[in-house]
Amino acid sequence: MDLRIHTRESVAQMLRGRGINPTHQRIEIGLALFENPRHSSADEILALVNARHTEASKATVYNTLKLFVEKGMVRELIVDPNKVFYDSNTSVHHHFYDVITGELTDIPAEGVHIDGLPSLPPGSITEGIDVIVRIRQGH
Amino acid sequence: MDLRIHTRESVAQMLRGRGINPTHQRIEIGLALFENPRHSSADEILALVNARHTEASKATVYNTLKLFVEKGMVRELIVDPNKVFYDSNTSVHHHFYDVITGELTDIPAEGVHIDGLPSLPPGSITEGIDVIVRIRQGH
DNA sequence: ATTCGGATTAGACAAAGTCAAAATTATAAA
DNA sequence: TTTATAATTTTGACTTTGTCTAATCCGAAT
Ligand SMILES: [Mn+2]
Ligand SMILES: [Mn+2]
Ligand SMILES: [Zn+2]
Ligand SMILES: [Zn+2]
Repeated sequence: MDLRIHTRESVAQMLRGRGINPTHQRIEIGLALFENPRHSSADEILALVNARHTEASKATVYNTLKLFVEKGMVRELIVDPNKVFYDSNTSVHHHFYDVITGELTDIPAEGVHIDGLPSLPPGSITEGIDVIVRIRQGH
Repeated sequence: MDLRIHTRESVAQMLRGRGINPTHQRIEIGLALFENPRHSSADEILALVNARHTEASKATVYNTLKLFVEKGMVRELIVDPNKVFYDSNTSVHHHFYDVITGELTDIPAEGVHIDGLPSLPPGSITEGIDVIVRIRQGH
């Protein structure tokens, strides 16, 4: 079901579909996020986007990532104290997090059940549930 | 079971029990963490410790919190992109996180069951499992 | 008193991210 | 086409959180 998004035109359509004006910079940033999906930091995206020619400034990368998060195109992962990771996989899923290397690995949500959570504080609604399995190598 | 730690002497004993030399600064920082437990940032601890008289420098607060984490006296919570929170409750438990206010609320681990997690990547061991229920106020 | 290791400190520094104002680009009117 | 207007991007200064190093301080133990 997960059609590849790896051309500038498919990214542009995705943007239009979310009501985002598909500018050159936004398309390049979207492409960096979706052409080979992974968990990348803003700085990595910045470097990736500007690898060949300079395409977008730091401010634009940060602004655009924030916009993409707002519009539900990517998901923020708060797991490393030093930087935010952006997950181009927006389907519900969880993560292994190697606390030494910083590597993130997806855990599909299918099959994962969480039981016995208490009811929410009154008046509040759930934004989402993050499960992070912190792992490390060795004994 | 949860004996209050709220005197300088009880903090000193806790430090000795963990093989930490109980210096004046460490005792003050420990007291700030344990006398009324909550989820506080390094900056809040720094302010709290130096509220009456100046007791410890920024470097010492950061060094000491890191030491306390190493020795298992407090737990780091990575949940806010801007700062680390230190949890003086080291028993296994989870958290509600209000994404608007930044407020953290404990979820006792009793009764919470997590099912169907895949097996770990080969060669790795679990450091811990964090469940963060992101909430917000209103519809 | 001197020594020595551990602990603390000041302050410079680094990394991640934000912000405001200027400059650029796109869109629409005239 | 010119002109006006709105949207977007850029620059570079700035903030926040945290780290690092070298100097100092402290507390035993000689
Ligand atoms: Mn940081
Ligand atoms: Mn930050
Ligand atoms: Zn993921
Ligand atoms: Zn807690």
